[in-house]
Amino acid sequence: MTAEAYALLRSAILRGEYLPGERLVEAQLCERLGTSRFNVRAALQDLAADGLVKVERNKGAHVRKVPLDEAVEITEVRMVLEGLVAARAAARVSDEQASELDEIGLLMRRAVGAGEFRRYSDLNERLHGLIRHIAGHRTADGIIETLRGQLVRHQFMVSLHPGRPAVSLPQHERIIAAIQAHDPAAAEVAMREHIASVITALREIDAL
Amino acid sequence: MTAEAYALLRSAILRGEYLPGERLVEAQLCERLGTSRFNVRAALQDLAADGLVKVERNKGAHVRKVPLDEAVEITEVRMVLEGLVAARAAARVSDEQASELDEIGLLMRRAVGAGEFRRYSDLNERLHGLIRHIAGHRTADGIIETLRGQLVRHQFMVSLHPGRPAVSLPQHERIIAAIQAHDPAAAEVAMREHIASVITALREIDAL
DNA sequence: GTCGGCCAGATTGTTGACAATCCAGCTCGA
DNA sequence: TCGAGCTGGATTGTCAACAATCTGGCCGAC
Repeated sequence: MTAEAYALLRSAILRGEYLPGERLVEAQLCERLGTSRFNVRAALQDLAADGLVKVERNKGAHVRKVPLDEAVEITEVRMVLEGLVAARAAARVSDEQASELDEIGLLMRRAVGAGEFRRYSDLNERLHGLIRHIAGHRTADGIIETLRGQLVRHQFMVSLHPGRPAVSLPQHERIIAAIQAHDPAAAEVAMREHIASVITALREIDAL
Repeated sequence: MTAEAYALLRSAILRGEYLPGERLVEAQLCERLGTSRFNVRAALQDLAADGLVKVERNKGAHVRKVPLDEAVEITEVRMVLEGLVAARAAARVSDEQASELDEIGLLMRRAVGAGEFRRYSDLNERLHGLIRHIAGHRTADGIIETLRGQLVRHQFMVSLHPGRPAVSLPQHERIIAAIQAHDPAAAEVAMREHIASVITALREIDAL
């Protein structure tokens, strides 16, 4: 029951039904989630550990607001972690996985060509997920997943940034090529360059 | 009160009063910590988020056991994160901080020369802490701190490994030099090499 | 003898009530 | 008018009792 409350509340926050800074009142959540305060509190505790909400003693919980500075920090951490993961994926990739990467690359080029940005964004997520799966680095994977949760809003803005695919598509292609070539160093560099450009995009979007 | 219980229990685990795998029974902890089950449970929840304790539903909590594979993964993550932090420290270090680094380097050489390994180990911690302070990267810092907690036992073994100072002292000197030279790339490389050698040491110790 | 099922004690999960705290709006005096 | 202090309602913090679940040992059938 408490895991259920956690999952419900988490997805509600991630899909934006509660805005950053919004207060999360336990009694209201009890009704919303159809459960007791005990479970609600446990869920809030867990979400605080994920960095999605902040609880202040005697003052309750609210959705955590991630300022630009911190979004950049988080993405810097993601940059080095995904670099590590990409390098390890290059060292471990199987032939079957290599062709799966090829397929995603192909679909990405098609999606960008057809202007299907939503589809491209999904493929982006799928590519990064597959690379993490190939790497099989559970520690890095868990941290990356946690950090991604904290950035849903910002990520969303980046993926809708006009001209973004033109920058990121060739980067994705380089990452795929390096992994297929079993070249860890090249894969790490390509991944880091890719995510470094996300940081640039974050800053540009915020300046608007 | 709950924060107090958390702090007490955390330090008890870190100083090895509870061994990996040992069961943590709520009622016993209530006596040990002089508080109610409510607070004990909250503390266990928080420690689980830190990765120090694992709680299984209806089966209670025990001190988490970190196998070698995972210790290596954790140290790999630390390698790239501390690399990031070292690079940033090189970009931001002030003159005053640079001379503080110098002082630590000097004390380290003295400690190794005098065979004071415990003192060297403390200085090691102080050096890494100062570099993180100079970098001012709160996101990376928090993650590194969490990971360090999970490895206390392994770290301890590494620092007592004979011949370890002979390997790590010159590495520390290179890190200090690169930061003082305001050379982020060199600082990152030096830090990564240093922590890569910790991974080697971890594996050697486990093979005994 | 041993294997499966079952029982009792131990342990954790959950609840509802109560205590402590915070906060917004009000009162009142200067 | 303005600010200090107060008060009542809303919200969170804590507890102790009860329910659910697990664990290890016992018993009987084979």
